[in-house]
Amino acid sequence: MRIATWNVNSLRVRLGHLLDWLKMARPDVVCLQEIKMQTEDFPFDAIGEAGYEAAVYGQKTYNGVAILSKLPIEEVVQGFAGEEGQSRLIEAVIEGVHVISAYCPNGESPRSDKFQYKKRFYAALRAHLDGLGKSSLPLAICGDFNIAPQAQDVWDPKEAAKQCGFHPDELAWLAHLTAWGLHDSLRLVDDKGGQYSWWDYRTGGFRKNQGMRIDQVWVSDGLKNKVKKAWIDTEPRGWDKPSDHTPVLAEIAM
DNA sequence: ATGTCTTATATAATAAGA
Repeated sequence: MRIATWNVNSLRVRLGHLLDWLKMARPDVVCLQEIKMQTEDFPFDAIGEAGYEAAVYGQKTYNGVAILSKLPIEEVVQGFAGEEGQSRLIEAVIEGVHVISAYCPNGESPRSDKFQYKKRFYAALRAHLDGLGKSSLPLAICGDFNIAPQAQDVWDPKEAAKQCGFHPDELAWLAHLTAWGLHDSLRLVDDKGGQYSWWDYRTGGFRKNQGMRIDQVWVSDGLKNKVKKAWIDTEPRGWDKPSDHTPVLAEIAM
């Protein structure tokens, strides 16, 4: 199963990119974040013509997540206890694998109230996994975590540690989440640093490759030994009018 | 501090979120 995650930063604007990319990359499952539309506005027809079912949890203006799949989607659950009114999580079962698309809060700055929301969200996400069971469960949680796991995942770790995305507090929240029994799929197969999934529009970060690896595919203990490949596809970030994020993929033996 | 992009309101600029 080839599983991908992509924060598209508005599906209305990025539908063309998504359809082009689905043809090129041929993922079986795609977790989307920041679709920024209500569920009823989701382009079910275009996605269906591309060969994918869709489970969607939208919201007006902000946030919004979805799971696309070539394989049948079962047991869809929209949302969880930690969202506080924002559409940030959808889960489903596909070929016996529990798949979660998550859009974790940005946090704005360590002094912001939104930073405390991010903390609560992470604690609730861990509690949610505990509620699902033990990490022997075959599970992949994919999305924009808005935290880079390691210093090698950040172009300027010293500066980033003072802001959102690589702050020491955030690393502790992420560590607590993944202590449930999650593994960063890229790091199971590749220890190379300097690989990013997001580059800031404002600083022209992509041209300078000044980015952060804040999007990940995490797999449970139950899937750890089945990860055959994991990579970041930087190509769509170079297209005209791109999302600020690029797709991240993992190949899981079934 | 700045840079850019997206959405909403509203029909031109601004504000908010990222």
